[in-house]
Amino acid sequence: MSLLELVERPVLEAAPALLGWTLLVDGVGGTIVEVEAYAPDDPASHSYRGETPRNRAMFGPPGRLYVYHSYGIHWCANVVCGPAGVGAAVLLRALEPTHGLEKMCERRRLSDARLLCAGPGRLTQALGLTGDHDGAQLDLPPFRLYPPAGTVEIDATPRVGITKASALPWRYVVRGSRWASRGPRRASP
DNA sequence: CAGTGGATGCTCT
DNA sequence: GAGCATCCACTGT
Repeated sequence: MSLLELVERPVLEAAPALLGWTLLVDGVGGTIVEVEAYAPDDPASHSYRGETPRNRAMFGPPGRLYVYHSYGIHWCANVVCGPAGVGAAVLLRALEPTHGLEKMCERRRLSDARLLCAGPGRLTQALGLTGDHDGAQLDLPPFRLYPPAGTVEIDATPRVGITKASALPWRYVVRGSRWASRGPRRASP
């Protein structure tokens, strides 16, 4: 299945299916190991109260990025998913770094690979993603996406850092991954 | 290791 | 003016 076919599916199906894909930005990145789904009629979603200038990309075509500025400091990146036009998206929370480690260490001013992409703010910093990428299409340069090599085992847990609808198990993690961010009910090392 | 609090600025009410 | 899909440094065991 192509990326575009995948993300056109309803977000609760698309989100776990994104695990195991390898995301590169200008050749730098890694394998997606942790995501969160933000669904239609989801009080925790930025789209919950309708379209605004900030969340406009969420209501556009699936397969694009929705990037927003968080806590005045960090960028967070989402993949817009289906059904089209309803404001559904998947927050990218962690990657296993595989390509361009040196570049990512330089951007993060960090040598510990474990923490390069373990968290939504860290991930965007390592990949060089900013508001300039809001609305960008993931099937065009500088992006490259490669499907998983094999079967991916997945754990579903509550989402991190939200106050509304915090019990819904819409955070998906590759089982046993040491590259996921810390968070509720993280799989034991 | 766990828990706490500050940084920092945009978005929407 | 309040709230925020975070990160890091620092504290105390």
